[in-house]
Amino acid sequence: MEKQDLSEFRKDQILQAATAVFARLGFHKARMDDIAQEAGLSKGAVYWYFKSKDEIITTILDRFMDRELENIQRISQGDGPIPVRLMKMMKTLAKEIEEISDRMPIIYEFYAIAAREEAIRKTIHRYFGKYTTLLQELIQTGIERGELRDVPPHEAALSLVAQMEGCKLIWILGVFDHPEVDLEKLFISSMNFMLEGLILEV
Amino acid sequence: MEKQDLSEFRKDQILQAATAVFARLGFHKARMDDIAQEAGLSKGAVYWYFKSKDEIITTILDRFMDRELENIQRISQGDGPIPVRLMKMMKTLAKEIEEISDRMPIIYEFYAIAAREEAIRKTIHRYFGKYTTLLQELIQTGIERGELRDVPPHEAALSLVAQMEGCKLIWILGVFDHPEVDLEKLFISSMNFMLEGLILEV
Amino acid sequence: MEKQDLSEFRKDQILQAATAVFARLGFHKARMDDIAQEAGLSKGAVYWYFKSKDEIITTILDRFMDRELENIQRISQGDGPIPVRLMKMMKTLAKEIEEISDRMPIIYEFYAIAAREEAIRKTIHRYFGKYTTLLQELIQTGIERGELRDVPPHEAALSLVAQMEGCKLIWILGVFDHPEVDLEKLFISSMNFMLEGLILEV
Amino acid sequence: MEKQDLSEFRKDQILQAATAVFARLGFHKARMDDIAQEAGLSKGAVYWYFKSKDEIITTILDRFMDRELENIQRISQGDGPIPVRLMKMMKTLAKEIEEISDRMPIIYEFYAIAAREEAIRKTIHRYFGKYTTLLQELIQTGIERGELRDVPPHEAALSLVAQMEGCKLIWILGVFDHPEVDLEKLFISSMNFMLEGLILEV
DNA sequence: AATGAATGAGTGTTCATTCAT
DNA sequence: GATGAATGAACACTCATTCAT
Repeated sequence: MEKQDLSEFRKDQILQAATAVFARLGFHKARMDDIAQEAGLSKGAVYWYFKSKDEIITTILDRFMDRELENIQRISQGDGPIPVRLMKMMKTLAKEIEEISDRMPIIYEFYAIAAREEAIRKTIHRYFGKYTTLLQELIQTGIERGELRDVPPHEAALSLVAQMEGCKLIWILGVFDHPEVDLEKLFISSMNFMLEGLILEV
Repeated sequence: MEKQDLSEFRKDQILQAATAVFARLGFHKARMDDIAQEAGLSKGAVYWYFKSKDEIITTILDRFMDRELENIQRISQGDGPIPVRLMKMMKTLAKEIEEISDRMPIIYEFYAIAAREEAIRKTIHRYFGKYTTLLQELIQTGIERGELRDVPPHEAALSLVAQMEGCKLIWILGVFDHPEVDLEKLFISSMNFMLEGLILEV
Repeated sequence: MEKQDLSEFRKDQILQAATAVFARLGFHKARMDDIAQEAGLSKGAVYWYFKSKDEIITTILDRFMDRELENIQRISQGDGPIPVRLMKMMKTLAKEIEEISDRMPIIYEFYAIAAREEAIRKTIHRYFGKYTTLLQELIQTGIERGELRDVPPHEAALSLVAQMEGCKLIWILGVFDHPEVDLEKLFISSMNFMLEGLILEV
Repeated sequence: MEKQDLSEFRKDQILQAATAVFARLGFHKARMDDIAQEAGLSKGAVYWYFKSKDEIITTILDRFMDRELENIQRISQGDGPIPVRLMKMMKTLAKEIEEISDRMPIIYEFYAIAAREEAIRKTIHRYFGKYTTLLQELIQTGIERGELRDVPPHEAALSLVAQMEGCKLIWILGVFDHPEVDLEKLFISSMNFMLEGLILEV
């Protein structure tokens, strides 16, 4: 393996191990020793590739957010009517999130830290910003195409982002005790309500 | 002051101080000394009233959730049409949340811990459970009164809870850079979308 | 009750409680709270009668040693032949020690501290000094009466003291696993050996 | 130095330092910092080799007892008449004990703890058990050879153990104020009395 | 590159002691 | 006399980080 490749390989190895340990123990209780052990490396090796525990955490967040954005970008492509595309997005997203469900809880550690850590906050803002912009464009298109009502696109996008974040939250917390409710159903029904409204049409 | 009263007073004093310190520094970085100092007491006094840092954290969550539930219960009372009442709820809730905005970030610490701590998780589940039930009843009523479409009440309630949690989340994270968007607007517009739908009526 | 009497009563009450707690937990692990609780008093009350934990410890040792010396003095009285009186002493002593067996282990805490604490050491020296003197006198008498060989009385006394202390030690430590061996037997057989010697008389 | 060797070397280094500190200050007053400093290491290094203060204490006792037993075993070898060999033992033992006199007081800390700590008690029992057995065998041999009276060997062994423990105790406590009395004299004269008896032969 | 021994600052918790009531 | 709330010094132990090899 090339030098560069090995370095990248090791970093991934460590990041993956760290993510697993963080998910299991939380940022604070997870020791560098735990991470090293999980990665099958020595503590010194971990420090060879990352300056500090914080750098590992920051890097995990960065990569996580990058991946999420790529996912959304990818699955928001398409050419059907906007409402249909939004519904499709929900389905795909749900599947992808469910696949990494065991690593999801650490996202709330990031949110918790965000209030105090500029770097973390920046990354999160960037993520939500792009996320919102993307949805806003979809909505704008939908309005222009006459597929959606003439709503303020930014507000609508924010509401959609909020809706999805909320769904993820209560799903991860395992809030609902109806086992038949999985994340996809939650996403779908939520999007349905958003699209069609609850109020009786007169 | 009576013995009992003093004890309650001190506990409140400590809890309030701890909440402030936790919001500022996070659970981990907050030292018992910080809490004691913020409360104007000695560390020993803090330990006279609470067995451990964990007990303080747990108690804060318990009381916080109790208060939130009381709030929601209170402001969900009323007798206008359900959609109107829901909109009113949003306004009142937004105001109340904005008042305690500085203490809100710690809620994500709780969510982060919930994955690992049974006790924390239980409290959070109880909170969301009651919250959902309450909204579900409102929706049920709305349907019966012919004010809302005939949607599955539980699913609708979950979506509403998710919507509101999501709004709180992105608001606390300071996600949107449009300063004119406050929590109330976010709540209101989200509820509007939920109620009326995005899709063009044919 | 008279003022003076109450004070003495309380002191005894505390000392007794402290002794029990110390025997159970050791000097260090025993907290003033434990002592107070065992005495059925408040911590403040304990401090009303004793300046400090150390004073309690010191006082316990003082009284313990006084009592032991009184015992020995009393049971060394008599008028039979010295060997007989020594054997009788062993029996009585054994009985008395067995009665307070649960409180005996703390004596080794005292011995352990003695190396570092002048006050404790003094008390212990005084105790052993009187103890030795008393035995020395008995032995002297025995020699003069022609009941014992013409041995150096001081050395013999020291050996007897050592013998008895050693018996107490291995008995308290529960060293021997022959359950039929109680302290009395140990004392008796030891004294027998001392008196008659192991070596075959030619 | 090999890895294994360094580890053993460090452990010895720490144990030796700890023993010195414990002898000076007692188990409780001795801080881990003191031990680290005495060993010329950092506190972290001490914890690298020992899990806890307790483990250090336990290990010290184990090694101490092992060494004592080896000593006794070694010096009980020989082929003269048993009484002579016993006297020789006393002399050698006295010399060896006097060499480590500064570390002896901690033995009473162990005895004090033994009442409460299973592990400590076990080690002490094992020590006294082997000690007694060894003496018992000597005595048995002595009886068979016609060098000692026909006494119950186990009882006699216990008495001898008690005698020696008692001598050590009063010597360590510095009980006697006759400076000409050293441990050897005490051992010798005690053994003499045991062997020859105090009572006048008729 | 990688190891793991070594460092030492940091902190939750305990508890003897004090003191207002 | 007695209470128990309050104090604060003390300490065992942890763990991120460093560095010699």
